[in-house]
Amino acid sequence: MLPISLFREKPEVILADHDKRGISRDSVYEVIRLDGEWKAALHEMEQSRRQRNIAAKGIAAAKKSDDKEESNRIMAEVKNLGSQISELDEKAKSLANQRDTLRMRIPNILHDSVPEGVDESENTQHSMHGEKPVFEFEPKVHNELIEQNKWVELERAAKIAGSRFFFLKGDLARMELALQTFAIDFLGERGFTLVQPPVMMNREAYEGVTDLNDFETVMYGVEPDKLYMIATSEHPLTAMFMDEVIEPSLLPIKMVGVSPCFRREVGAHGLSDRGIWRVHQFTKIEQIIISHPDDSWSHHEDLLTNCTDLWDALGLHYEVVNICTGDMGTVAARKYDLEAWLPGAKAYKEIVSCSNCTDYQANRLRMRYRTPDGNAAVHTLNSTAVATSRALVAIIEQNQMEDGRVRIPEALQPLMGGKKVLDPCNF
RNA sequence: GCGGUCAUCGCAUAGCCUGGCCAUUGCGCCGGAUUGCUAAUCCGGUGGGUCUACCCACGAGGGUUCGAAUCCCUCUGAUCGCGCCA
Repeated sequence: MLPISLFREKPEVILADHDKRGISRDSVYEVIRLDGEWKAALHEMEQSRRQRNIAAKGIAAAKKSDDKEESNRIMAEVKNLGSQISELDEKAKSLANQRDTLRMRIPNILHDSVPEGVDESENTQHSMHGEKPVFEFEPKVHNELIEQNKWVELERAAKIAGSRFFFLKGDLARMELALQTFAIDFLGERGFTLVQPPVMMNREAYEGVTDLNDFETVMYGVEPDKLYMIATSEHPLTAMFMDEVIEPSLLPIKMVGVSPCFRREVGAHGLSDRGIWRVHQFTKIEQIIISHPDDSWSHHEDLLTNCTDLWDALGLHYEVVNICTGDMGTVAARKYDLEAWLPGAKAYKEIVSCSNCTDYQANRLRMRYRTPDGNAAVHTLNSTAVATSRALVAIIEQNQMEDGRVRIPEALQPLMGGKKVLDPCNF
């Protein structure tokens, strides 16, 4: 959420951002209009309250000097001031509410470096890593490989839970755990503290971290408790500091989160989404930084470096893309994606998303740090380290052998008892 | 689940019983002054708002009242005891 002061003092910044994104300016003007009306209503109410306070003091003084007449006179005078105040208060609250409901939907201000573009086809390449693997046979797509090796059970999972859920079995399940350990250790060495979060959150905290449309399309609601299953550990780890004033000496706070992630994936269909590429539940290791505003852009680069170093260590070929204005979501000010080469699918596809959300989430969550001139919003950053289901897909497609078995990346071998190749599952 | 106690926006606290002027004090932090050697002492600041005045804020939301941190109700969270489970 953008601070209301920005609408009052520099609306041109927001308007220019809307133009860059190619979205209508109307709601910005509407927020400004509602804010003006709210100010007027608030002022009116404050005047009534002031009258009441003066009267109350008069009564107190009169009672002290035992002047019954005077106190009764004032009491009669302000008898219905109370109902007037609550009316005006309700009006002001309703206006503030309308203003902020609208303001919650206004996206973050993009960083100047974000390339202009209409949709994901206009994202620009940032860098290319590793070498495209060459095969002396026709490489298979991952859903063929997992089926042939019996590493994944989609139909049995559908029977007990629904489509897009899966059982992970045998060596592939073991490699999933190795990936988790590898990523956690890797980031631990770079100063990130491991945190395991709750996997459900209440509505208020959740509204602080996500695009509001996600409540319809992404999150599972848990009834009757009015909770939501987390779509990523970014959400609980960021919201963790809701309503807090953080001592500047504690910044930056660097965490590596590990959790299952739950996504409804409403409207997602298609041949390219078969297998375990797009599923309702997967495990993700996530980097989170809560930072001083002055440092967030350098931390953003650090997060990307951590990702590229980690994925380089796994020996995979991928590219980094710079997300353009039209493809950026509501919350991030700047975003890099890592897209791994899938030789079976013959495409680069998203495996990592690395964002600087600046003060957008912090404003919603009232997460501040202490400064000499009062409290100011912190910046929040997040980046995937490894989403295991997608990492597995990239690994098995890039490391597949002619017989359908898969070489284990060297970095993971020590975590799998020295094993070098994933063997098929026996049932 | 049941019952008791509690909740003061950096942390910790007073005020509540018995409603009324200014929400107290300590620590921490920031700024300044002064003396000077790993620091001490003194002064000021340190919740929010259309920020000298004024209004709001004592977990959240309601109620009583001319007036609520204070009295009443509901909710949330913490904590202790009992129950239940491991």
